[in-house]
Amino acid sequence: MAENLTLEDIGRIAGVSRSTVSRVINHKSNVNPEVRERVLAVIERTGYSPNVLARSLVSGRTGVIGLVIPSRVHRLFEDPYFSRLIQGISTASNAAGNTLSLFIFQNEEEEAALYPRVVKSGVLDGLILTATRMADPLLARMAVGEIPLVIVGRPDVDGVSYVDADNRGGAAKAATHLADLGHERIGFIGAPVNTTAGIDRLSGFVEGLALRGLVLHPELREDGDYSDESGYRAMQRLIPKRPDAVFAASDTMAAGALRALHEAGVRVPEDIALMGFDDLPASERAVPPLTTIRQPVTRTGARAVQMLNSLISGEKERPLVEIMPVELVVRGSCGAVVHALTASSAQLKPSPA
Amino acid sequence: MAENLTLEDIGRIAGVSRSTVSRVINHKSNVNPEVRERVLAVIERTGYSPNVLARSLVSGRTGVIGLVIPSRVHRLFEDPYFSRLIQGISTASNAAGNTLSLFIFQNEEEEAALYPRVVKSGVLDGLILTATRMADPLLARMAVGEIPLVIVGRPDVDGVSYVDADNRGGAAKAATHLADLGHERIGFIGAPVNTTAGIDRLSGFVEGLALRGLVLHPELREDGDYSDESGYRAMQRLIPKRPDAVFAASDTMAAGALRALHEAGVRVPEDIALMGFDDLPASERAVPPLTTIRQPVTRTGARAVQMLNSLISGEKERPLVEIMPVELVVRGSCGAVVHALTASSAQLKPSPA
DNA sequence: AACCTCCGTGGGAGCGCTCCCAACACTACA
DNA sequence: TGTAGTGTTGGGAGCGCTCCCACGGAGGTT
Repeated sequence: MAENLTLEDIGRIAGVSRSTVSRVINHKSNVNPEVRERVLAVIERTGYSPNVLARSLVSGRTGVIGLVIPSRVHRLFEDPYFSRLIQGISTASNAAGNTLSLFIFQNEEEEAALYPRVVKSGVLDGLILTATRMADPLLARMAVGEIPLVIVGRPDVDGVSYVDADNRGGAAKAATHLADLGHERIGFIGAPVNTTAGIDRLSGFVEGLALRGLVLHPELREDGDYSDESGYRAMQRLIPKRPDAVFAASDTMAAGALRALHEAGVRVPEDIALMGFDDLPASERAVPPLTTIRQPVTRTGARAVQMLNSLISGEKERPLVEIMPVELVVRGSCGAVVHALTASSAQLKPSPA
Repeated sequence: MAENLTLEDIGRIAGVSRSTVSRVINHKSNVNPEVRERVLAVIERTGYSPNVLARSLVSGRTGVIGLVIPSRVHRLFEDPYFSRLIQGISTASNAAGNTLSLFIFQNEEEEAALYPRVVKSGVLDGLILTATRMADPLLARMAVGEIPLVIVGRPDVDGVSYVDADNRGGAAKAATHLADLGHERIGFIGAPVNTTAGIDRLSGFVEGLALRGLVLHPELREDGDYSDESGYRAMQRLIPKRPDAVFAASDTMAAGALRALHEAGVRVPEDIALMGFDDLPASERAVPPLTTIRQPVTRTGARAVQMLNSLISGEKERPLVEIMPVELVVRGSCGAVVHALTASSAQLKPSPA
């Protein structure tokens, strides 16, 4: 019912001025408690809520943050990673009182249009950018500093704030885990090396192997593009080379690899061990359940929002950097003994110990 | 470099007034072509772009539309359906010049906060609501008509605009397809009946069976909640009842069902036929590839945006309704003969025909 | 030559808010 | 009694834009 009430209207009804109502709404201290109550009552009764636009026009803040997903992701969108990231960022935005605007682009023109349309026009307080690639023109365009910016995933330039998972550390964990299980011919299905995540997971993996005195044989290295299909094909090429273990740099690629293994009649983990990276929900349900490196996607998104807000409020100087810890999740696909009790196996016979 | 230019500034530089610059920007006709060129040149040179906030304040339009995903989805978010829907809506928004704001809620309080914070405050031109349930309080709150509204999925109340997939027709197609393949004991893994999609897929399925003189035996009906896990458990309960075919009301549940079948050593399609609904990307890669009903998720999202915009501009009277057609996609999981050649089976021996 | 019309243009008003300063009442101290 | 504080309040200005009305000059008509 209450259609277009203004501060002035509320003031008139409550018998005070526009200014006083404004003070009440913005929790300023210098208002007579009695008057405050009266105004609050009127606001409650009328269902008034302030016009955000007008407020933003004068304050210069809109409370809106943008999440940009570049065009190159659009094929990869089936990767649940992005669903989870979006969810984490959305939740954190709500909690922080921000409104989240989503920019998913189909092509470079749309990316180019973003800048004048929303960045320069003043609707956004800040921007979160994901899935940037090396020498990303989008990143170059955004990083000129007119607007606070946080990247999810390590960018290839300096001076920009970012949150990233510990890709190197995680890949190293995968390598040492596999090596400690006694594997020696360990293969690798990599992520694109025009992304820093691809580079970091490769170099971390090689470092991990080196810690155990192993090397990555060039013939055992295949590169994928994060897709299920690319993991499938990479594994098909790997099978004739007879690796005794394979680390796929993403769970989605590991799922494809598993498919190739099944089709070829190669048993997992008896004939070959398989590991992934990400810990997607589906990986737990794979047959056999996938051993993987879990990265805290939701928390990463939340952290990005926090960083962005501290940049916006100016309480922190840029650039901010944070590396989120990852964790080894041992399941059935690499043959390690698992002591966990799953829900369905809860009523086991007492152990022989 | 050009920081906070205003219309006034551009006017001063170009030697005209604020008003004239405004006319140029808004493509009004009554401007001297020569002057127009001069102004355009200044705008180009300075990199000016209008302050959207100020414009919205007076015009009453922001160009922002909201997409609301209620809290009950939050566990189901791994269902790629939502990724694709979001993508479709985002793409259509970009094309239409809208900015998309995303509201993913974790609980009812967040849902309740939406209304005063963004709907009443005037930032949104319109709203798209997904995954509503029966007697949804969120829908009730939004449908009071203060703001244009489009629902994705048939709502259980009248007078609201919506786009929906042809759930009844699709489920009926699944039933007749299975029946025409000679199956008679056809089981059903349903979606929640507190959603209209759940109801429509059930009733459509029953109707389809009836067309072939079959009925859905109560013992062959199990209900799931769209999750992989629920499909898995439903199928476990179904196996002892020995159906010769099962239709799962979503591909995600079908994937769970397939897992249960594999574990139980029941062969698909030799021992049992299985069908899904949605046609997710992963369904094509399932073993065996899943026969399913494809719904045009991306196009549905795009249509929702179009409908919303015609509601916003007032060119259409509400309520608008559109049912998107669905299509039977025959793959390997139901034993129908498939004549398609996949990439890997391209070099087959000539068929014995 | 006086009149009207029309086009292109400039500037006032106002969208709903916040910020700032002045005004007011009232108390406290000299 | 005068002066300086203190707490509370009201109203002007202005954020950058669009809308509307008025104004001046060119062109046409009587």
